[in-house]
Amino acid sequence: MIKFNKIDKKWQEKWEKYKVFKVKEDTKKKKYFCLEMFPYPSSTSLHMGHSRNYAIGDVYARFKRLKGFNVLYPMGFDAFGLPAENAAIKIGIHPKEYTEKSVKNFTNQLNALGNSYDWSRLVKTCDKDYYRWNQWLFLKFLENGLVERKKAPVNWCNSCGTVLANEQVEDGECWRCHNKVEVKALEQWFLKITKYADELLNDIGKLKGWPEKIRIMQDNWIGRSEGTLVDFKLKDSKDEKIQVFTTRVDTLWGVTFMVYAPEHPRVMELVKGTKYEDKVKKFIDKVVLEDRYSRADEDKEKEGMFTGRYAINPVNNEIIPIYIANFVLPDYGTGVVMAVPAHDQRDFDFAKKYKIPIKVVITPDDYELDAEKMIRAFVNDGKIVNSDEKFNGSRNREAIEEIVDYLEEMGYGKRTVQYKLRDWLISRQRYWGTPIPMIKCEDCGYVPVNEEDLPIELPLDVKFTGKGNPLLTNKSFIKTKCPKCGNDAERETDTMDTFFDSSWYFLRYCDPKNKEKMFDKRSVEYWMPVDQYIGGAEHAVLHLLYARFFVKAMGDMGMLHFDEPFTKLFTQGILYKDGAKMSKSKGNVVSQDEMIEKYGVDTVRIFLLGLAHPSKTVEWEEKGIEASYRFLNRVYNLKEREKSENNIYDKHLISKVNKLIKELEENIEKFNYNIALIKIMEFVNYLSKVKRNVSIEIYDEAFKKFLIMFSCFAPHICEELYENHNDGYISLANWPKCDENKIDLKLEKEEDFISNIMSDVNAVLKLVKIKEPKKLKLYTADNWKYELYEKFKNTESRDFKEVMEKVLVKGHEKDIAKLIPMLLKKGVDDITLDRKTEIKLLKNNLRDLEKEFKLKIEVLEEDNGKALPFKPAILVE
RNA sequence: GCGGGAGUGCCAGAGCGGAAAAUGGGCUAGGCUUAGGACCUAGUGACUUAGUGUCUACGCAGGUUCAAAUCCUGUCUCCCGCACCA
Repeated sequence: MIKFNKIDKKWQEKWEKYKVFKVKEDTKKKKYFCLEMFPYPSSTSLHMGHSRNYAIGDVYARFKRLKGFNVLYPMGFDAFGLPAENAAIKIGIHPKEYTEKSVKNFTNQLNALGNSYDWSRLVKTCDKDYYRWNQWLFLKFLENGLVERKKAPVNWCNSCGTVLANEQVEDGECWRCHNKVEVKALEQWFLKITKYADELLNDIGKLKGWPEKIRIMQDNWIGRSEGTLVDFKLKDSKDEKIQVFTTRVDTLWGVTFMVYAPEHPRVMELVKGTKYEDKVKKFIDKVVLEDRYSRADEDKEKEGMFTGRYAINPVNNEIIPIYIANFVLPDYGTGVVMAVPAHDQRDFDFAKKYKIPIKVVITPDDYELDAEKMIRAFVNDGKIVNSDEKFNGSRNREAIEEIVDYLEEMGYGKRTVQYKLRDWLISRQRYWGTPIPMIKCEDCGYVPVNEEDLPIELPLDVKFTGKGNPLLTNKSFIKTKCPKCGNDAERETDTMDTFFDSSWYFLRYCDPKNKEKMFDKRSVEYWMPVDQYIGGAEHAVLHLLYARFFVKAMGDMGMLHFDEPFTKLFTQGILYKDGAKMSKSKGNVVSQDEMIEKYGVDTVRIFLLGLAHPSKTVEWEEKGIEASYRFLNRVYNLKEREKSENNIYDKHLISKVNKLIKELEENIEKFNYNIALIKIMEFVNYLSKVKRNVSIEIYDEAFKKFLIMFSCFAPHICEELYENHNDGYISLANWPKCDENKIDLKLEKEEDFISNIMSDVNAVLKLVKIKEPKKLKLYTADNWKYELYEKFKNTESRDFKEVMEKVLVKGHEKDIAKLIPMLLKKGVDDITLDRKTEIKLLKNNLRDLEKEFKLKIEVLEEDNGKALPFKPAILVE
């Protein structure tokens, strides 16, 4: 067995030294942008899960390169983020240092994978040359009305005096001091992604190259629903109104109470000065502050309380009590709902608990609903009852439109569209991120930094105490002048969510070193959009939605010429071990380094890609890697040409190669790498089998073509084997052309046929071993089908007749093979067949059998003076 | 609850309307080898045998078809997203 490590190194060094994968715009060539989601660098070792992901992309990039595309395949690092900052707090290492180390570590490991990245285009989001464009873009968004400042809740740890990210909250407690986390409202920066809600939703239809699943997830995430805003009057007030959102106006007459989300700003106003004030306040504290983390739990008991106030239903003037309750979301709809206990399960549960009346307004066709006896809400469709005369008796679904028309006419409400999508909160009260380029002036309010002053560099001199935002510890950073009035002012210390960084990094790859601009428009026009994006499904909504939003917003600002960033998306499956996702925190990782050292990179790549379809979740099993290793050894040994004895398999081999080209093209294109590898293995098995029976030129040609194709999967070994016979890199070779005319299906079928004969002969010989020797003969000739048919069409045996019918009608050659032993059994001794080449096989095979069964088998080659076809016979005595 | 996907041999995993079912692995037997590894050959659903003979299979139950693992309906189990969205 050969150790491949030396070969791996040799080629990785060459690729790097001669910049083999460096690309530039070339209008003469068709471009292909193949992109993997860039990683967050960490100091740990890559594990096999990572290796699999990156191998998936590399195979694709290599494939497209061989196919003649100008392939942009870059790599970079999503280098800002919380873990670096946590490390600073925990072990006292500066985030910059931590990140640099991690980047170096990841770079080495990615290189060890042999991926064909154009490293000259490396992008790191923590470089000021990168994040200055975050800031610049932020200002552009601001100019275009896409930035907004408003209050939003944050996780707050009182003892640390700091804001916590969701990841820093463990079971509702602070990750450091384990104090109960509270919720606090802070003024923060938002991007108005909701402006694009409709466009983002509609254009999902354009994403034909995306997995259905991801598209559905985005669809649900945006969550458009059409409904109606209905105005209820607030009792005991001067014309104050309460607006609710509903999709079920057909149940409007069944409303028996109303519910506010506890944290709704208006709640306190409602109870102000009443005896309910204190109780309500307490309840709000309990629900909002303590239960924030269990609020999403559906099984949670519905809790609420009466506010002492009432509302008036506009359609029937009924007076209904107003409650607050934990099941109403403050940020969906208007934060208030009209409750129809008879026809909504949540409302029903709540009404039962607090003894609120239930009023049936929709009834099923086949029985009467009795509000007293109901044990759950009736949520199906039916007939309207107990409502306005105009609508009683109508089908509820069909009546909705009319009811809305009626409400609009009467001025009680209006049609509206709601989205679940929220504006994007980009403020982070953290250090390791892009400073938001705003200045707070006492007189002028928030003022944007002047463009010329960019970048606002993140200062390195800060203290990591774990309390508050570290940026607050650098006074000289904070202190500045107002760009508007020139007075003393303070810088914003919030930094940007790192999803901001990753929402446009693919654009920077097109022109990564540009100092003047975010990117050169022509470069982006050449390379974008990304043709194939590859990454994890966990980014289905956030990253993938934000990136789409950025592209649309930038397009509207005239910066881009396309409106969707990723034409095709591939989401890879997860690698499991011991039933859990491979991850450091679970302690079930298999290190990449270790495996590469033991078997070589190509082995690792082949093994990981051959396991199953790349989109599937698979369980890691080390056993199989040995097989991949053996396989590569076999490939390696194919370079030793043996003296060719004859060339009877030339035609076959040519046919096989062409078939392989076609199969690989189809399968790699569709990411069916596992199938492609199987085809490759079959071919290798075949090649080693017929090696001695093909002419050298044909063999070399076939092997070369094979190597080029196989280099997608095993680039190092293929480079090495290619080097002996060719100039240049196999990585830059041309994918062989498939000559369909050379694919000879008949030859293929014949091969099946031969192998069948062989097993038949085996079977016969087995029989012969036990029984008395019998004299048998097998002849070959060209028109076997008809000869056989002619010979047996008049026999009495039904078996023969049936099979022969089939043969002539459907051409099942296999049946002929099946026939032979039967014929032999019946004492037939001259069967004519049409192959010449199989004789070799038969001969070889028979030698073994001869030995095995101690039989004397003779193969007669009757030459007849002519060369071929000859008429051999098997003689078993 | 909603949405998506999957259930095939000892295992992983192909096939997705026409013969037990690719390819690996594992296992069995034989060859090669000082031995081990590697490599080569054959076998591997069950029952049998003189036999290419019989039976049974693609979660379970029905249906369409000359023909179904493959299409349809119902059902069970598992995985993965989202989730009190009015």
